[in-house]
Amino acid sequence: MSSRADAAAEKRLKILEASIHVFARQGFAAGRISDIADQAGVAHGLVYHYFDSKEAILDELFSERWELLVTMIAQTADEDIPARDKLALVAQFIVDSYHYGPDLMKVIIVEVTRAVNTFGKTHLEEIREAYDLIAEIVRRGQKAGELRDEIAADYAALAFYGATEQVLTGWIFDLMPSQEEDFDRAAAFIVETVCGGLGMPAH
Amino acid sequence: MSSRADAAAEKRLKILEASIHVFARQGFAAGRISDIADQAGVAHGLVYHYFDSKEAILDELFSERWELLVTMIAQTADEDIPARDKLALVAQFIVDSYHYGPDLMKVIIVEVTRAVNTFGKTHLEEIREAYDLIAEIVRRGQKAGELRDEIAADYAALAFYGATEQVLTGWIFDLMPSQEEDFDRAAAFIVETVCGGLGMPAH
Amino acid sequence: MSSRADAAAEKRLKILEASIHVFARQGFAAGRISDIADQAGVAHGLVYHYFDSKEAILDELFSERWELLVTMIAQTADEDIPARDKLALVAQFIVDSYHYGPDLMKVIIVEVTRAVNTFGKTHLEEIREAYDLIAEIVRRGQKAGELRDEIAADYAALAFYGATEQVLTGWIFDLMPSQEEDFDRAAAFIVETVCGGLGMPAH
Amino acid sequence: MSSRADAAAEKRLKILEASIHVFARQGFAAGRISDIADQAGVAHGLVYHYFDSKEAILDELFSERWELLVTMIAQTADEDIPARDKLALVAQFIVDSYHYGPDLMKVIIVEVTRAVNTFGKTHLEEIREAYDLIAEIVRRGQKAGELRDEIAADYAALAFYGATEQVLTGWIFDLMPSQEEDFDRAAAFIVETVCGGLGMPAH
DNA sequence: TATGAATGAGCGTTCATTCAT
DNA sequence: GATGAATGAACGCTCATTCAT
Repeated sequence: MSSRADAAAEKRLKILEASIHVFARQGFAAGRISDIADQAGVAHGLVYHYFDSKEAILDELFSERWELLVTMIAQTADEDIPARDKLALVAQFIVDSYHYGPDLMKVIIVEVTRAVNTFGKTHLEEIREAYDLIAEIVRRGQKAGELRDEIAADYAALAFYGATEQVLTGWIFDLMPSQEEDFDRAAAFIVETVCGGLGMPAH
Repeated sequence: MSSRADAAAEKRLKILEASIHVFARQGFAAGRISDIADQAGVAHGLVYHYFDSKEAILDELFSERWELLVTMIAQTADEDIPARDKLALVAQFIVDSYHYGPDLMKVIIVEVTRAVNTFGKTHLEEIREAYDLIAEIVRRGQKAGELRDEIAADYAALAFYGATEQVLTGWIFDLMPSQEEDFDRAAAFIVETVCGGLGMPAH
Repeated sequence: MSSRADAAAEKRLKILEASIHVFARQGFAAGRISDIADQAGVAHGLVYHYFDSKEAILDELFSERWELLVTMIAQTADEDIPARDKLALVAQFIVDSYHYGPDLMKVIIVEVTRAVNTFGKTHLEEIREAYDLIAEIVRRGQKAGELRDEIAADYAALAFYGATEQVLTGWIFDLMPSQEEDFDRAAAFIVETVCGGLGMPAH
Repeated sequence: MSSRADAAAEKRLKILEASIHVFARQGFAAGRISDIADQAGVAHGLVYHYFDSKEAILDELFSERWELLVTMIAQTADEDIPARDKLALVAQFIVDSYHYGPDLMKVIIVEVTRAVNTFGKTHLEEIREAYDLIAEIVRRGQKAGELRDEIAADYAALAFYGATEQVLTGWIFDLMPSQEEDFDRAAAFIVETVCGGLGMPAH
């Protein structure tokens, strides 16, 4: 009984994976449903059995992953560690997300996070939530006296997230080397760059 | 004699301005040539009298503006002022660019700078040039002992540019307030955030 | 099982037949895809399900038919009959082709065989093959002493084919009557005209 | 006074010559008015000062030349020489026409004489006139006992003209060599081929 | 579930022609 | 006469989506 259900779920997953690949390589606009179906090894009609539309696939791709990020940031924010360590964990999480699944992160960044006229608009609340949680980390760090409060927390959050995403963009555009060692150093660099400035200057 | 040439050049400009408006509001993909023509008050055929294709319009829009940025960064890099001031000038220039022409900057950021599968690829070298020049500013600052050299200059440049662009994105997405005062503070915040970390920590 | 495949193949044929009709009546350039679709009773999108482009339809129309002609000439060339009879068979085949499917032959002659700047160029090798085979028939006839060898075989082939095609053109242009009896006499006239000259003059 | 008129006439001629070149190389459909204007070294608007339309140019190109041919055939028909010599003169005239102006003859053959759906239809009467005159030559030859009358004169005319035009087509398609010597032999071959058959067989 | 034939809205682009200067 | 900016009809092609089987 469940073998059929399993087989079905498997196909659904295959379509999702194929979509990641196709959207990463061709972009959402140029990626055809038939490309996805080919890549997944199914008839293109079947895609519509599992998803309502091409957009719905991207929606699911984004939301599923982004929720992980939001959850992770929320949990990290609540931990009892210095703000700087929290940001380091967030940066590392994002870098790792790219490291272990560059195509999906590419799709999320290129097709959603920055697509103000299309999907960004749809997922604005989810995106905002992540920014807000990062700002919350900053705010708590400021309240705890760990971070300077001259800088508005929301600007700081934007800067932190922007710096991180731009490093990923550097890899995506192949403007920056992306060897193992680069993934290892990246998060540290980002935090060092941003937090050095956010951290209280020693006298 | 020149009245006809002037009138022609004027129409060309109108088309360019209409394109900025249309691409900013609808995005490049959804922005129709007929929308541009309507907005410019000309027949759609005229668009093809002045431009080879829809892509060529975006290309020109981007390149013309980006060249200004690159030139500005190059000149700034050569000035005899502290690295931190140089970065402040660059950030301010970008913020001002958005302030005085948000639609064009929106188009550049959303449709080119981050569009790895489409126009970003085409303009990669121009984009890289800007990053390289920023990295050069950082490198000179490090050599002069103004900036810490624990952080690789190219990462720092990426972080700086990313932070700046993300603030613009915040405005574009309407996630951040964009009153006069916000434009005034933004560049200072960005530099304060990023350079605090790059600057030598005081003992 | 095959009912669906059959229905599909049937539609494909309908499109092909509609194309013959449309191209014959309006010409290739003026024949619209939508005309073909209308004529075939399908949506115009379906045409692109079966064919890559408007050109591809004409290509298939031509090649399929022309191959029959080439095969026929080749077989005839190898038969053990007088050269004059071979040419008579070829002329008759061409005349019959027109008789039983004037639209397709019209398309082939008007849009391909004589279209040096467009399709003729594409199908030059196929066209040349037919001429060469006719020349081969002449050459063998000359070698066998059946035909005079004062006339170069390739000129003779060209003249023979040209005379034949021109008769078809006369019908196409409605410059010549095309009743049943005319189809019956045509091939004989052509061969009589051309071969009288090629045949050894009696002393 | 007439210098201005001369200059104007000169431009008109340049446009006509440019049209021959452009239509020969690109075909009528693909040959743009702007190509013609460029080639002639004038603004494309000027073309419409001298001609009503693109079609009108081709019309004039064809009619002017074709009239020469018709006049020549008519005169030849009336001469007091054997029918075979008349046909030889006609064939030679056509071959020479190509020899000394291949582009114009290419345009006439490819774009008019064989274009049943477009210009051929327009110039049908002119075309028919030429065929009729050739048929008249044959008819007189038959009446004079010089040519066999088993073959209907109109078929013979078509065959003769078709054979001749096909040789030109062979040159146009570059299927046949077109050196000086080939032009010298061609007409003789054609007449030898066709008239051998039309001429009374020797006993 | 699964297939792929069928649909049709939608848009970029071309280019002959016009006409103000 | 001459220019070339301006117009707009026209059409090939793409592809997301539907649905009969």
